[in-house]
Amino acid sequence: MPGKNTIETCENCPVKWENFNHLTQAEIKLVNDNRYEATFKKGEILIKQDSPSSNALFLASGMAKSYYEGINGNNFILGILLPGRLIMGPGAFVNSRYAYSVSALTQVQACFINFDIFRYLIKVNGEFAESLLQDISLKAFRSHIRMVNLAQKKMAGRLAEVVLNFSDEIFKADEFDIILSRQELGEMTNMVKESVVRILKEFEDSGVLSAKSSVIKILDKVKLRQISEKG
Amino acid sequence: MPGKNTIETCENCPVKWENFNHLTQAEIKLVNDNRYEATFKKGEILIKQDSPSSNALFLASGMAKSYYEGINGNNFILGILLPGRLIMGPGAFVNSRYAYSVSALTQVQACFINFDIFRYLIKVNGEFAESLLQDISLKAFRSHIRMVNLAQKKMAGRLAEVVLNFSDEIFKADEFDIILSRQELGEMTNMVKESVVRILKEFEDSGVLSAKSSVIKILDKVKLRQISEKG
DNA sequence: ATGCATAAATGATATATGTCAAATAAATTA
DNA sequence: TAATTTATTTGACATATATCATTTATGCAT
Repeated sequence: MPGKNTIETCENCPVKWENFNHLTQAEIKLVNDNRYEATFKKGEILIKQDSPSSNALFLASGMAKSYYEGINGNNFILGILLPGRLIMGPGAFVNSRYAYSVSALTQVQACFINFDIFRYLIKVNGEFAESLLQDISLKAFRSHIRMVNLAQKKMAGRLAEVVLNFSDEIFKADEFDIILSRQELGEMTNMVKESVVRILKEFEDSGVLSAKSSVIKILDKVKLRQISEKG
Repeated sequence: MPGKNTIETCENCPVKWENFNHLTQAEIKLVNDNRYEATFKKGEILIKQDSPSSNALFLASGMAKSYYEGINGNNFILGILLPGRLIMGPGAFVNSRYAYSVSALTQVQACFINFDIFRYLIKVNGEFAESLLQDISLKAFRSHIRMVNLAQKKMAGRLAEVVLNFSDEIFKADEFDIILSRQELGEMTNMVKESVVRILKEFEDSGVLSAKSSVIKILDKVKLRQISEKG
């Protein structure tokens, strides 16, 4: 199944990062000339935490998760990664180590682009620099909200929040295959898998959603939102 | 006590933000011409979450805390703010709202500088843009570590971590006045004030530190570090 | 299809942490 | 200084959540 390159050129890539629109023809050619595609099977690691970081990453197709490998092997899933979005941790500008790992949730086609290209573009193209700052700020903003939610909500609220996020941001649908295992849902919401199961069952019993194995169908979004917001 | 301006010019400000070193004379003059000083008493609010954001902030003297006002009035302290460091939330590049509040922990002298100046400097000065990206990345990196710590450590580990942080990063000493109340220490470590008291007592009983009201003296840093790392 | 590995579900129990009420201590104001 | 407020400490108890053991279901390879 791993295949040949799927993308001819960055310029008219169907999942082009929108910030590349700030680049000149020559600049985007530079990006294109310095990118490397690779294919990964489900479960394979694209980026390993703590290893020397030298590349930013884009998904051409498929889905991945970013996660932090924490205290005694306990993972903490930071987010779900989709095509069209820049994947570049703070390591690029901090300590040249990847701050988190990334692994494929499905078969994935990925483009790697060296940081040096980014650093060069930041210096020569103010519009691009600003758009990158916007991108990074948005990520910081979200992670900040997430931290508070994790800290202040109880289990049901946290899980409701994640389910809503899948519905609103990732699949844009009320019924979807949530790809993550119960274990992984726990790693996103900071609870053990048994608790995920129990709360999902509570949601089913109260008619908020149905969850047949990995297929989630939201039945009462208003209520789900209430649960998420009340904590 | 509120007084006159303490700072004549940014250029030789004793607590100048190091990234301003990337600016030209003309650019730093621009910053200087567009800054506004103000004095705040202990407890006063410098920045209010959700209000329209238009300024970055530096402390000329004193200490402040940044905090998120969360679910039913529950505060979550994000960090301790010191002179010489840029205080600019993601709101600047996201939604033009302050993402968090800032209030004075001591008497504080502050400089406000409009975002527009920053945005202009990013566009015209690539070195400055890159240094700002570094600054923001470092903050993201820290907040990211903090999130995982909060999620994966038990109370003792979380409190140990905060005490170490005060010792290593803020006061650079083993004995210091931790300025925060037990309530606030709880807001930093995500526990109730009663738990802070109990764990501090545990630390005292086991000879790790002494805590006479707000004066903390670390007696066994190795052990404290172990507690922090083991979780 | 059959068996094997992995994931999900369930129940009983243990533990961490929060809640509430009251007592003491410290800080502030009169 | 006394009076009053505010912060800290303590103990008894309630609750949320984790842990562990076991069963059931699901997916995958032969």
